[in-house]
Amino acid sequence: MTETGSESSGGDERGRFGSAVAPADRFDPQKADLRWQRAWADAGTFTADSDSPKPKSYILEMFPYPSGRIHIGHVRNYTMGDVLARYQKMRGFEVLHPMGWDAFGMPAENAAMEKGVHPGGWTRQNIAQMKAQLQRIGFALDWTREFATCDPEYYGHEQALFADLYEAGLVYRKESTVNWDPVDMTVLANEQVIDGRGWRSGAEVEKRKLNQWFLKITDFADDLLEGLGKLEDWPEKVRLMQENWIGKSQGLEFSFDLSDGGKLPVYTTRPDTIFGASFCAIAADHPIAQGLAGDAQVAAFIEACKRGGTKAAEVETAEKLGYRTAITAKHPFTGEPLPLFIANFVLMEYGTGAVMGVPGHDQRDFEFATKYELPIMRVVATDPARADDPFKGEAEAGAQGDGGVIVNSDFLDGMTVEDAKQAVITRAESEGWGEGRTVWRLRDWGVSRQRYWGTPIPFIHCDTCGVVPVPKDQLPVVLPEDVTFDIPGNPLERHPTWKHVDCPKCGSAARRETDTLDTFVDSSWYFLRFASQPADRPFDPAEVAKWLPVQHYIGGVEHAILHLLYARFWTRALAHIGKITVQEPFAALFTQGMVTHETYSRTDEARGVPVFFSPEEVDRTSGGATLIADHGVVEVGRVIKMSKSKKNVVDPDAIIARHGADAVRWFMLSDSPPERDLPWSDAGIEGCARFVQRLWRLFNQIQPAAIGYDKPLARKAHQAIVAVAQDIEALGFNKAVARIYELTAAAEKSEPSLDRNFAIRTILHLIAPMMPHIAEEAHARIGTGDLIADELWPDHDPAMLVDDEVTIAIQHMGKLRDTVTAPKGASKDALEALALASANLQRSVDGAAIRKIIVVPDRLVNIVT
RNA sequence: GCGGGCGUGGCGGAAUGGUAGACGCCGGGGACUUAAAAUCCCCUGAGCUUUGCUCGUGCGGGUUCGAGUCCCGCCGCCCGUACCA
Repeated sequence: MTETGSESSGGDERGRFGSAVAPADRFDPQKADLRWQRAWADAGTFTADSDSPKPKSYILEMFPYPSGRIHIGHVRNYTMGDVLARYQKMRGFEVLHPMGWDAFGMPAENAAMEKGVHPGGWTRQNIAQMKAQLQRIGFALDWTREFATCDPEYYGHEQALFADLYEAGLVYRKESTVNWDPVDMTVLANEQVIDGRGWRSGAEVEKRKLNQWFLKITDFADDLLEGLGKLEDWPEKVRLMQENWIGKSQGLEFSFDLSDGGKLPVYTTRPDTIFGASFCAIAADHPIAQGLAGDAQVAAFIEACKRGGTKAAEVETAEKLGYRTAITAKHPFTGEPLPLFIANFVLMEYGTGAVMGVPGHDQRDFEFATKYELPIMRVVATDPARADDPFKGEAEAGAQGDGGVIVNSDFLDGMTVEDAKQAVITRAESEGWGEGRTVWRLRDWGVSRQRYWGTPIPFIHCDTCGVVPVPKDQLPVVLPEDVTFDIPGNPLERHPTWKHVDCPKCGSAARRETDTLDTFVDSSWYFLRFASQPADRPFDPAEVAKWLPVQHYIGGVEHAILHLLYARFWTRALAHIGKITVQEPFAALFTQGMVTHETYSRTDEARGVPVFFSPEEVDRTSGGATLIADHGVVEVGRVIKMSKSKKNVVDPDAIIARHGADAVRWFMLSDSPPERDLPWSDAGIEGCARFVQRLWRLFNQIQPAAIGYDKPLARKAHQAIVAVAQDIEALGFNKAVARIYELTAAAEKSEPSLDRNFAIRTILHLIAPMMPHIAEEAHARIGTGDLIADELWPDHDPAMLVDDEVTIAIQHMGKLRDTVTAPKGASKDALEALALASANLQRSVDGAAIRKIIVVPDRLVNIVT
C-alpha cells in the first residue's frame, strides 16, 4: 500500500523554470502560452536528433497547402499528431515531428489573376502567416527541418528524381485527354469545370488530346495491391478503396470477326455471359471509329462524344448514346451477327476500348439495349427452372455468391458463374481465338500540368534529338520570376526567353518543356526530405532508413486514394532504382474527420438565393438565431464542412486570443471520435476553457503536508495512467479526455491525502501531451522544476488496476431485473445463488420452471424460463 | 454511375455479442453573493397504473438465453471518382 503514496513531497522545490512563475488564482494563457513556447524553442525541446541512441518515432501530419490562414481543420489534424508526438517523447522515443508546406498549386495562380500578385510572393506571405499561427498553438514541431515544395532546393531534387525515373524507364509520354476551354484557349482542371462549362468563360468544355508525361504506376499495380495486405495499421476502408481503385480483374480477351473483314478485340470480366451478348460497342476514339469518321454522321457523333468534361462521375451519369455502324461482329459460338455501335460510355483507357454488350447482366448495357431496342437475353438465373423469367426493369448481375446458374448457353448450361468463366476461357484458348487476361482499372499517372506554379519538368525538346533530359548539373530548372497572369493560359508557354534553350546533346536551338509536374509529385516524397536534407542529394538513404517508415501518418480521408497511392508508388519506385530501402512509407495511417459548423442564412427575396452570415454576425445566446446587426431572425442550416462560401468558418486566431491554445487543443480532442466530423460550437470551447481553469485550481491544491491514504482514488489514478495511454495509442482521444474528466472529478471530491497529491500529479502528466502550456505552468510550481515536455509518462502499479468488487446484472430472459454487488472472481454457483435470491427476479420469474441459467463471470446472470 | 463510410437522448458521443446513454455541452432546480460573474451541489431518453413496469440505438426482417454490436433487404447523409489539395 505504501507504493501508492510514493510520490515525492516536492512542494518547495524550484527548478530551472520554477522561479519564473508566480502563483495566481487564474491561469492566464495569453502570458503562459508564449512563455512556454519560447522555453521549448530556446531549449530545442522538439529538435529531432538522428544520432540519439533512443528508439525513433516519426510522427507526421499531411503538410498543409498555404492557402492563407490556418483553418480549424488544420488545428484538429495537427493537434492529434502533436499529442502523439509529445506522448511518444514521454515514452522515451526520439521523435521526429516536422512541418513544411505543399506550396505549389492552382490557388496561387488564381490569386495572381485576381489580385495581380506574384504566386511566389503570395505563397511566401501565406507561409509566414500560417507558421506564426501554428507556433501560437504550441505544436511540438521541429522547425529546423521546415521547407516548402516551391523552394528551388526542393523541386530541383525532385527534377533529379524524375530524371532518374525516366532513365529507369518509368517515365514516358503519350496522348491523353484534357478539358479544353475553347474560349479561353486553355486547359481546365476538373475543378474548373462546372456543369460542363469553363468557370471563367462559361463556354461549353470539350475533350481534347494532348501529348503528356506519364509515370508507370501500373508496373507496380500488383505490388501496390499486395502491399495493402501488410498494412495492418491502416484503416480497413482505405485499404479497400485502394484495392478497388487498383481494380485487378481476371477476364477474357478475344476478338470478334467483323463483317468488313477486320477483327475487334474486346475484353470482358464476364465471359460466362457470352451467350447473352446482343451487341458490341467501341469508344469514340477507338481506331475503328476513327476510321469511319469519313462519314459525316459518324464524325458528328464522335464530335458529340467530345462534349463535356473528363470527370468520371459526369461521363458515367451522362445519357447513354450510341451510333449504329453498318458493321456487324460474328459471335464466336453462335455465329450470330451482332450490331457494332460507337458508344459514349465505352472508355478507350480500360481494356481494349471495346466491349461485348450483355444487357441482361450489366446495368449500363441494359439501359443501352432498352434505348436502342436490342434483345435482352437471360443467361444467368437463380434456378435452371427460371431460365425464361423476365427482367424487372434492370439488369441482374448474377455475380458469384448469389448462387446463380448459367442458362440458355449451350455447353455452359447448369454451371456456376465461376465454372462457366473458366470453361469459356479454356475453350477460347484451346481454339485459339482468345485468352485469359488480367486487367487493371488503375491507369498510369499523368503528371503533366499546363500551369506555371509547379515544378518544371526537366526536359528539352530538340527537333534533331527528340526529348532530352536536362543534364543533372544544370538542375534545378528554375521558374522564371517575370511572368504575368493577365491572360489565360500557361505563362511559361508565352514567356519571351525562358523556353528557348540549346539542346544539351547537339547544341542546336531547342525548346524547354513548359509543362509542370502535378503537385501530387511534390507530396509523394516530402516525408523523405524531412528525414534528412543534404544539399547535394534529395535525401541521405542512411538517415531515411533510421526514421522511415512514418509511425503515424494523419490526414483527411479525402486523400485515401490518390495522394496515399502515389506516395506508396513513388517510394517503391525509388526503392526499385536503389535510392532507398523502404517500400512502404507509412506504417500506420489515420484519417481524421472534418470540423463542421451550422450555417446562418436568409433568402434574398429579389434573387431567390440564400445569403449567408458568419458566426460572428449571429447571436445564438437566446436559443434562436438572430442577426446582431438588425435583430432579425436568421435560418439555422445544416451542420456542414466549413467553407468560405457558406461563411460558416471560425478563425482559430480569434479563439486562441480569447481562450488560449490549450482550450482549443482540448476542444479538438474532446467529444467527437477523431475519425468522425467535429461540429464546432461556442458553448463547447467555453466548456473547455472552464475546464482549463478547473484544472488550474486543482493543481494548486497539492498539499505538501498531506498525510494518509485514499486507496479508491489511487486505484482510479493508476487505472487512468493505463487507460489514457491505451486510448492515446489507439488515437481514441475523446475517450482519453472522458477518463481525465472522471479522474479530475474524483480528485476534486476527495479529502487531502498522499494519494490525492499523487492523483493530482498524475492528471498533470496525463494532460501534458494535450494541454502542454498549463501543464508546464503548473509543473513549474508543483513538479520537478524541469520541463514537463522532457518528463516520462508516469508508471503504474499493476496490483492497483483491479477492483475487488464488481456489479453483477441479473436478467430474466435477457431483461434486466436487478443488480447486485459481488466480490471479483466469485464462482458461478455463488453468482447463481445471488441471482436467485433477488426479490425482483423472483417476482419476474413468478414461479415458472427454470430451463437454463447463463452465468458470465463478473458480469451477469441470465435466468431462462 | 461506380467505390467507400456513417446513422444511438435536445446536441457531441460511450458501450471485448452481456446493466444502452460513460464523459462533455445545453437545460432545470438549489447554495454562495447586496447583485452579477465565477464556483459548488442535485436533476435531466420517452411513457406509465412509479417498491416497479413498458418502450427505445435510421427503417423492415433474421440468428441468439441475450443484438447498438452479427446476417439479409431498404432509406438518408457524407467522402472519393484520376487536372482541387
